[in-house]
Amino acid sequence: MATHVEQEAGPRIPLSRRRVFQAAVKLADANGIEALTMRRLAEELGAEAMSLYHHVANKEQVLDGVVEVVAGEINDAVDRVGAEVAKPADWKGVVRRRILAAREVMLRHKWAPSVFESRTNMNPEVLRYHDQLVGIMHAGGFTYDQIHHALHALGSRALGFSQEMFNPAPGDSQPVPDMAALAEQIPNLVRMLADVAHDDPDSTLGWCDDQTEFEFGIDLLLDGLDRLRPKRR
Amino acid sequence: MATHVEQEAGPRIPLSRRRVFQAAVKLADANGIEALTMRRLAEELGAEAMSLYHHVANKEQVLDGVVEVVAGEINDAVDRVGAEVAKPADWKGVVRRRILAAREVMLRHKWAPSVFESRTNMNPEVLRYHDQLVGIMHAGGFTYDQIHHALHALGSRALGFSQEMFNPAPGDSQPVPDMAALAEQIPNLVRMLADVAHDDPDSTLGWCDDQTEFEFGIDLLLDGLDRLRPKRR
DNA sequence: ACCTGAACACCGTTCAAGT
DNA sequence: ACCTGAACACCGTTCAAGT
Repeated sequence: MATHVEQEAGPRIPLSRRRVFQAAVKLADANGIEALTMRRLAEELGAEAMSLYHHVANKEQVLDGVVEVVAGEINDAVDRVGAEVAKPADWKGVVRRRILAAREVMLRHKWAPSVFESRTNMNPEVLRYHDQLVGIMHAGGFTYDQIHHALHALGSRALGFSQEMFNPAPGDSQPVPDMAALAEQIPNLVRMLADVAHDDPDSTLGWCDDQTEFEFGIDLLLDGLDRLRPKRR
Repeated sequence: MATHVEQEAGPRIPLSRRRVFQAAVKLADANGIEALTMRRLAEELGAEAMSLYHHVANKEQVLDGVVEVVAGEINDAVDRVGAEVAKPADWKGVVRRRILAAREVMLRHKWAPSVFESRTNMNPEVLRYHDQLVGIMHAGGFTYDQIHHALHALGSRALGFSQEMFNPAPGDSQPVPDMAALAEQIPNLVRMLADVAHDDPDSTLGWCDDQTEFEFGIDLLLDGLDRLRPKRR
């Protein structure tokens, strides 16, 4: 299960900020974000924990770097989607495809959303992503004021993720709920879930942030925004 | 600056889960969530860290309890708003007022959103809040299936908060950006912010999750949902 | 210039012992 | 039954020293 990369025989590659950040992403991918400690990160790189401090000031900068790497992947992915808005009405399709492309990157780094949300400073790659979003919406005919509101309204969904309020962690087994007692305390939720389960037998009580729900959410927002868009007549 | 409550002369009140949770909220309110450690929490209660483990299994349970206390306050606040839907079309106003009431509670506990999002298990008080939301929307004429989608789409906004992607922390001073260099790399964002600043000179580069943006976001969602609502004819 | 060993000040948590 | 002191296994980080 260990992801420790065995030291190759050849001359050892010197550390660098970039190598530190990439190793951090790899470590989080393999063992989860809680495994990303300075000591384990150094081990992964075949160095001592204290050596990292020659390349980053502290752990916060490692997390900043991790966001930069992932946001960089997102920018690569959306670059492949493109940003051309042939006619204003096309804005929505372009934005939608880009957001879903960003989401695919996020799904490869399931720990990333919590790290993105923990950052309080601006990240150049994240800014670049939003800059293009602004450009696309402006080509769609929105005023900058509307775009500003739109970015707030989309929030993290613009980057392809939405923190779910009920999201049982992969590992922890919830105690099996006593349905009779639940029905008394949260009758409406129980009715709703019974109904949803009836329509879709595969869905579970611990409902997940699945693709359908994510798309429903962005469409609700994008459609709502489209209605506000000043249309040339 | 210390919030340590001096020991009263009288007989000391025994610890209890409830007292532990309430002290935890008080500690986070006063000194931020990073100050909430088992050792400092015990100190606040005039006990040793290890005494806490007679009432909670671990720190995770303390955080669960903290969410329960805050969600309890939210439930008290929305109870004062009420839940009556006189006619179906009223659903939106009722939900809107309840969400804004929840938001007021959250603003009193600015550290709370991150704790809410860190919980992976269901919390009885949070469930009770959502249960009533389901009831109100059903009275508004929505199908349970639609309500299910709606809860996903609202996400944390239902509870009165939205994690902002750009949210400079109160303490950390961002380096002053070099406007000329920025204009080259993120021209659209720079234009947008110049425009927004022109319309509203009080707004700053580090834009905050202010009331206007929050209301814009929920109205976009609630209006969008209202359009999907099956209307009796 | 780049790396490291030992140490420091903190965590959450366990354990055996106190009343 | 309830609380505690000492200890353990971890953190992030500092410092003085090595090459």
